[in-house]
Amino acid sequence: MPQSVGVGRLPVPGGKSGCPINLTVELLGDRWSLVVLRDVMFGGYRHFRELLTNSLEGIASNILASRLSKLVDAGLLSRHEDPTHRQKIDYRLTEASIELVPFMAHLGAWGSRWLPTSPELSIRAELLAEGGPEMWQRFMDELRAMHLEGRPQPEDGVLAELTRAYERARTA
Amino acid sequence: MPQSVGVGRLPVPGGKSGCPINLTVELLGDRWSLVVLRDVMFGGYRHFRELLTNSLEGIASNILASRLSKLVDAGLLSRHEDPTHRQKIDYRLTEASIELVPFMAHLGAWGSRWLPTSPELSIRAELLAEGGPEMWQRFMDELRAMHLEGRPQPEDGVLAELTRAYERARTA
DNA sequence: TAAACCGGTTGCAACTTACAACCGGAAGCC
DNA sequence: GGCTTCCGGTTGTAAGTTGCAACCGGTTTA
Repeated sequence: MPQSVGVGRLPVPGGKSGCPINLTVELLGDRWSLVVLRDVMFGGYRHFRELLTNSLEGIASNILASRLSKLVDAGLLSRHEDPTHRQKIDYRLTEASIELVPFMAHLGAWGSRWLPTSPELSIRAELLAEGGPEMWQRFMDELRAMHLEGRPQPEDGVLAELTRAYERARTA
Repeated sequence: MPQSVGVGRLPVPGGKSGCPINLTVELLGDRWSLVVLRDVMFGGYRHFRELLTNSLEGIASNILASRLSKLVDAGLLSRHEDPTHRQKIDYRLTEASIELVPFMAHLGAWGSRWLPTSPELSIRAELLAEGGPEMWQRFMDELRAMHLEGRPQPEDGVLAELTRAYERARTA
């Protein structure tokens, strides 16, 4: 067990004020933290190189490294050894970051509604928004199975559905 | 009419990718934008000095000025003359920023759950989270009346309820 | 007519971001 | 064995952003 999360609170430094919005912004309010979490959550990427080379926005390697270690320190990602390669590190979501799913859904829904998004990249956000809290719960349970219990991604799950919709739109 | 929002999309520069999460992060993912919107939305502050001197986190005046003009340019705030003082500027929410309410609710709920928040500052977030989508809609309608139509704050509304709960906790 | 208030601006130091090149160790392949 | 590729990063450097404090000209108030 790499970190004790899921029970108490996250080990973050106390900020400028104890306001929940302010503290969350202090933790996640930068150019890359949420984008990295998005790629782990929706892209299924768990390794450094995977995140680096599949980054749509072209994150730099030093920024990725600093964000990963910050997110690990904060308890939003956990580091695990990968049995296939001694140097490979498996970054997994924690209960705290899995519970960001409804937040990500709203973020995506608002962005799709108000910002000049590209159609193929909006599809997952729109499906997730339409699915509502019931779908978010299913997705969170799926992420718990994959990231907390180490199970493989189910073929008939929410993630597979979102990915298929994205692939369909991308190749069209 | 200072800006045409509520119908189309926001006039923001195209970003590194058309992903809705990325574009939203590019727009709001910094240390202060959401905190300023929070103060306008929940604090009821609409003037520069008011936002500056009541800022819990102590925002600097140059940062506040740059954020306000960025939010106005992006269509998340609108500028209005104040009849009581020729130099006074009334910053109001737009339809786009009012629709951030569910997002703010999740943000606050997540922060209250996972971060070391102070009790009196968490109360509004917790009430808003408990209230659910029905309360968010009522709050958004209230904000529309106040910020889009210029009506006074209702005494029996969501905002008054949240503010009373906060004052009660603060003085306790 | 002096004091307080209005939305900012300016100058400067410290910190953060972005880009590109590079690193030592581990695995795969012949 | 020995070459190549892959692994998670680090380093150097330039450009941009943030934070702080002092200050500004115009407006309203007492």
